[in-house]
Amino acid sequence: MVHTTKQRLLDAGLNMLLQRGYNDLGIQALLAETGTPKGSFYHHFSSKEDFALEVIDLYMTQVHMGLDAAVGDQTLPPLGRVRKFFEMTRDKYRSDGYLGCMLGGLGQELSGVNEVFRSKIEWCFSVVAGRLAGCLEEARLRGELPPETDSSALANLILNCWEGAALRTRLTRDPAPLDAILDFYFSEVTALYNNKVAGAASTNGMRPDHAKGEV
Amino acid sequence: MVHTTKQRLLDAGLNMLLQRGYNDLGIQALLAETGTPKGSFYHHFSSKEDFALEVIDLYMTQVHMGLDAAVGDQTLPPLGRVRKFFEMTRDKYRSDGYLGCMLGGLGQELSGVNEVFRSKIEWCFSVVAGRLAGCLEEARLRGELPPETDSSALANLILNCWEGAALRTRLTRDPAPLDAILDFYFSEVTALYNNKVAGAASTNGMRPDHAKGEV
DNA sequence: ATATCGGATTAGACCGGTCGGTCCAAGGCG
DNA sequence: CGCCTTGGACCGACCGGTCTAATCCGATAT
Repeated sequence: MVHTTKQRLLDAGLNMLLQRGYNDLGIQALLAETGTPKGSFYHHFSSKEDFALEVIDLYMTQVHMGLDAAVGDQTLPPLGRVRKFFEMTRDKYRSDGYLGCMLGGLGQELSGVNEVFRSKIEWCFSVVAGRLAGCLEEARLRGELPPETDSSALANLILNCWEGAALRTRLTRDPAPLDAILDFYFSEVTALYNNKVAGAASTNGMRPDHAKGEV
Repeated sequence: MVHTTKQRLLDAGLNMLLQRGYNDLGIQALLAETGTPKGSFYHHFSSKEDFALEVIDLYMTQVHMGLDAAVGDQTLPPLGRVRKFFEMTRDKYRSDGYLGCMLGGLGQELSGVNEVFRSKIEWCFSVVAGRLAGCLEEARLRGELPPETDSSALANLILNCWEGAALRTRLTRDPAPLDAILDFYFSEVTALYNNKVAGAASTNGMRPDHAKGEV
């Protein structure tokens, strides 16, 4: 088969880049791990950087599969699909030993110095946020989110918070920060929104519209 | 003076570790940047790792100065002090060129592989969260936060979200993700809480207590 | 005021090891 | 046969770290 060796390298890269990051991962270690001679590596990839970029592509196809399964689940209300996506992601983290998100890891490590990785990883995040925003927009139109909600901004907000929780999870090897985020956004805040909607008629204004002054 | 050279190395390390991370920062580059011979470096530090750990200590003293200025500001209500801390941090990020948080960067890069850094950085986060939790607890006792609030959990939640926003800021070189977090937590959510408190008598239960089932 | 002494610091040549990458000959297989 | 792929020796550069001689500089003695 043409791509067994290449696939084997990419699969190993997925795990090794997640654990060790980019600069700490030597080509030799990757070759030893997979039992591949160096000639094969440089036959399939033009450089270490090219390799890592392809690993990111592979990572993203998996993320998209997760999004397909969650965002496309018509049996759930829109907000439920978003929550499902993050729960699936949390379960994936568990199977990796709670090492967090590879995009977050590589983004932190490389984006201060390497423009190619910086823009690619930022693009990945914006794509994911875009798909989540679609779900949120559907929720908004159904009246399950305040009508003035900026779906795209909210999707990015949640995704960013998730990445922060993923970092903390990597530091503690514990899923608690992930669950805290899920609980907060999809239980507490949602309840507060519902509360607001329910009591809307009995209060003065409508929108929180960035209540100024007091914190 | 005894510590001019050492201080110069640590100061440069603060910037260079933030930008390049740990593994991409060579000793030689640090020495060239500061005009220091190698003998001096290894006179003051036992290894590169020791050096980086001392840089983290330096970073933390700066963070504590920020906390002192914000958390200790008695002219502000407790929640205002927390917000002030993050605003000050955001301003510091700006002066660094929006490269995010060094602890987040090193944490992501190293915690998959190096136990010393992993535990040290996690400890740093827990310390910061602890000081913020003190402020939140004061707010709770004053009735500015729901009485059932877990101050420590909330402090960690906000801090984690902040770190996620800092990553995104590093990726985009833009402060917008930071401002989004501040707006959300200290304007929107606060408004929702106030809304709830105001309308509490007119609704059924009290606590959102993790409303199950629906998202 | 000056000489001298001794630990702290500087200076940089040097080390073995590993890095990412090159090259080409030897398989494997249609 | 011809071509994609493997195998691995080999390369210069650079890595973190060691070592020793030179130098600085305040304390002390005279």
